[in-house]
Amino acid sequence: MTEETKSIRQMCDEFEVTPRTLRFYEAKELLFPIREGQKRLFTKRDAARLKLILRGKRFGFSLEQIRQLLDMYQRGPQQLNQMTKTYEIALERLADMESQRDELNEAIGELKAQIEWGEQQINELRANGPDGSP
Amino acid sequence: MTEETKSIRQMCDEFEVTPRTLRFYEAKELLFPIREGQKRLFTKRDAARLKLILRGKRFGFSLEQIRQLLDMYQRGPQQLNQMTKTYEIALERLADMESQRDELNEAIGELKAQIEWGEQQINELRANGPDGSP
DNA sequence: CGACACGCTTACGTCAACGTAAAGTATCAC
DNA sequence: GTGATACTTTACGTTGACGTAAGCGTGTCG
Repeated sequence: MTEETKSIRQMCDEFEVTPRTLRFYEAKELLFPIREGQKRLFTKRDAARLKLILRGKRFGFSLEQIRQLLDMYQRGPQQLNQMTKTYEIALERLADMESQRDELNEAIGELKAQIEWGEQQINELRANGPDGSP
Repeated sequence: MTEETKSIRQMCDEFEVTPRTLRFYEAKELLFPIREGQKRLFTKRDAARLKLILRGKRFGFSLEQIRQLLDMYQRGPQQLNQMTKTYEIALERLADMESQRDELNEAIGELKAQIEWGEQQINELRANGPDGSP
């Protein structure tokens, strides 16, 4: 029967992370597995959060930033104050991301040029003979 | 007279780095300032390298990777092997950066949606009265 | 019964890229 | 000569995101 929860090992296999990582994320309050005795049981909610965490990491967010973003998703309409604050964080982050993207695009362009130069050099070396004779 | 070398302070001011950073880069063999007694004198070559280092950092290269890339520039046409290897590193890095950019764009879209949702929530909260009455 | 697999906690180790503090030297201004 | 300034070296500290090892509990297979 398809249980509603997963063991730590199942999670690790599914998301390609180590147990240490999952425990670490729990300690950092990114995940909240329930306990059956000692053992952790990860719910679908945990799985969903982990997915977002891993994506966030690929974007270059710190775990702390990710935690804040996750709060935005999860915390129902409770504190207008909290929410507005979090909203602002998200806006800032968005600006960061956009400028980061622009920089990245610029960098990609430069790197491409650089690589082409490298190709030139390599080709010239090849043309002049691999023995190094001019 | 325009000297050919710069003091560590001049370099720091020009590139907005700390002395510690320059000494660190020297220790890592990224820079090779000459010595006048105790003091470091940075040549134009050092300045050029530092510029490339800082750009490399923006690209997300590690210092070690940057060192290898710098070798590509500097080590005249000597080792085709080395060069080809470095070239491959750059290509990989480019692929990384491009996929990162794509993911980033996707994430930006999602985050925007999320933010709009947040605005909705906030507005509803405001409409229902800031005193928390439904 | 013993061995092994799986999980847990506690806690020290690691790596990159510097920061920071302590202590010494050399030069210039007064 | 005495600060003040600018530079040096040596060496330990920091941060983030885990790795890794030690030691213990529980279950289960043969």
